[in-house]
Amino acid sequence: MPKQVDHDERRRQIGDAVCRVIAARGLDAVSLRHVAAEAGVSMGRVQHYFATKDELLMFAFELISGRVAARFGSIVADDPAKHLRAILLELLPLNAAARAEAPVLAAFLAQAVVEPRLGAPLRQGNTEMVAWLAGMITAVRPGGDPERDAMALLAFVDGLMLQVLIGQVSQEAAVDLVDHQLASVLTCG
Amino acid sequence: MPKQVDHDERRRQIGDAVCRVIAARGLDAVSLRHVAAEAGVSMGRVQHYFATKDELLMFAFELISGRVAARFGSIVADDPAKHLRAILLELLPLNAAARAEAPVLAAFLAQAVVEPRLGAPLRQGNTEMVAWLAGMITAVRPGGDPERDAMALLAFVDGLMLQVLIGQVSQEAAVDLVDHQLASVLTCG
DNA sequence: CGTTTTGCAATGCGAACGCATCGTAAAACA
DNA sequence: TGTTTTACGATGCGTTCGCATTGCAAAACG
Repeated sequence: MPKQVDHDERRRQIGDAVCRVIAARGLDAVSLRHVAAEAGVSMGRVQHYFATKDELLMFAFELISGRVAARFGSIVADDPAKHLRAILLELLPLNAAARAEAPVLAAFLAQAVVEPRLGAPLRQGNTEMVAWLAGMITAVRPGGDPERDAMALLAFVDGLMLQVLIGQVSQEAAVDLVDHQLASVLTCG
Repeated sequence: MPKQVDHDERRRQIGDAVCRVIAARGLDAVSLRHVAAEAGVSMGRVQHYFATKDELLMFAFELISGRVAARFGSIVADDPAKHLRAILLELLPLNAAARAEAPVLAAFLAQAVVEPRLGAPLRQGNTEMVAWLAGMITAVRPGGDPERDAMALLAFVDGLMLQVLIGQVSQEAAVDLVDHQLASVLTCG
């Protein structure tokens, strides 16, 4: 056998290349050859670690989903209101990590409209997110309809992410909008 | 010469087929052959009316953009508040026309993230929309920062459109969310 | 030390792609 | 009526695609 190799690490490297291709040129620019070139490896290697292109794309999807979840999990704040704000801001492309992930998320989100197989995991992630946000809203402002407010906030930041990505809204304006929206929800939602 | 033919009508028919393909299977499923098959015409015909695939896609983009704008323009209401609500609801896939157009809009929106040429017209449409909404917000509730509220509303309905499209939010829940968001903006925004 | 198994690189294949070219039926026009 | 021009249908070309196959160097294992 050849040198024992870290299988998961190799898959992650290739999955990273997929995400870079998606972020730069969109989902339909993903081909085995482009990904191999982006990763700086041979096409045979890509095929060795992923049986089909579909498996490759699904792995990339789970990869960035996991990363986004990890970024959320690593957010800490001393009070629930700041925590809530930090999470909402983390969904926007305001730092290097989020700016790299947001275009990929946007591409998969749009693909989910016509590919039901992406819908299920996306919906589950959103549902968890809503429950999570609703809990924090309740902590800040008990009563009302926290779940509805959470859904509204999620839709709002999702849309805002796209607006920022297409250059419609600047990063500073986005932060301002989030703060205002948050204040509106928490004070009179 | 053969029977004089309505050039624009033919282009519109083919553009319609493009939109149907996008709505059903996404932007990357658009090929000259698929579009020709969907339109029920020969591939030569498609090529006769569109020099390149790119021109075909751009035409389809302007076609649905124009239709969305036309739908907005045809909305009438007796008071500004209802008008505002009607416009926001018109952006969501709640009726047959909007349900057909929304997936296409979502696809182009995501493509705009990686294709700057789509960004410009999209941004202009959004900017007009924001000005329009801001005017109506002022009519309902003078003062405040109507432009900021308009941008927030637009981001909100854009995100909500996607959530409805991927089945995360039902149509009834979407209407409820819009009403609540609107009330929140107009009473304490 | 030889066998075996793993990790790949290279190559080939059929299908689908965008686009160019060519041929032609037919109607408007002289 | 003859000519010309328009609207195509048909076909072919070169490229790229996903995927299958083949071959082989190298290291773990007996």
